[in-house]
Amino acid sequence: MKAISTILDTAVLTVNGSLWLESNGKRFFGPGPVELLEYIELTGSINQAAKKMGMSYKKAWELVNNLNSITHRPLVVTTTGGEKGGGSTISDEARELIAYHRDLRIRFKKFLEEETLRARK
Amino acid sequence: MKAISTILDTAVLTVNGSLWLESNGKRFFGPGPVELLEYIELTGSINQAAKKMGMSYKKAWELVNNLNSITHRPLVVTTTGGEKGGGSTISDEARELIAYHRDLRIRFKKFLEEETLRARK
DNA sequence: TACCGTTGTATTTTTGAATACATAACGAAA
DNA sequence: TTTCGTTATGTATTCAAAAATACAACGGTA
Repeated sequence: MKAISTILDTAVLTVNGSLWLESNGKRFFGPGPVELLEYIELTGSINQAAKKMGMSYKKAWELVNNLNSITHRPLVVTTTGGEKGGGSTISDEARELIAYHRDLRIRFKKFLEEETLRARK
Repeated sequence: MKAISTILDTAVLTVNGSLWLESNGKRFFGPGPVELLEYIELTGSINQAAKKMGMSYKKAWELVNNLNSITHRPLVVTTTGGEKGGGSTISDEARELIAYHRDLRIRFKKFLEEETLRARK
């Protein structure tokens, strides 16, 4: 394979991409939701997690709701009212998904790095 | 790794993704442009290629212009006026990029299939 | 009962992107 | 010089996604 980088006007050529899980052909679990879950675990609140991500509460809530509607058991458990007004925690299944996604990302990163090398060679 | 598919409410779990080339961190060569180049080669015209793809001429032209602005030598060579009003052909470099992208897609497809198997296991 | 921060939901506003439309320029041929 | 289909470009319109705003409900605590 001839070097692709000779065709381009730059030395910085990169192969990049994105990855997600599909359930019945519908995208449902990419980098965004994962990060949101991690922040919910960290802060104990959808509201605060959304703020940390610079995302509106509405959008965060819709993400959570969508996730919960697809899995057998909820990934995010919410309580409303009470001492601190309520809050949210994530389930063991959510933690499994996060761990799986982290490993998946690592393998994907390796794939991309190999392809970038190949393209520059 | 525990089977992720046990968490979901469906038997059809798929790992999917998309891939592109970046030049100086800016995406510039994904599936869309490749298909457009192929149609331009086939029809000899940006206009007809756009029609085949159900894309407006304007958008197709902008894609072509963007591609040409990044590579050393044009990927698409256009002539205006003349007997048939003009037309476009693609360069050898474009053909190389198309071939490279085809092989890259094959390797990516294999990666996705392996990851899908792993997730379902 | 009044207060608090959060969840849950509806409505409106804004923004950006896609699309459609319109038109000039081109150059060979008749 | 008129005609032709294409390239090249600007502008207007439409549409959808995102963001902003507003507010009810909840349930502990003081």
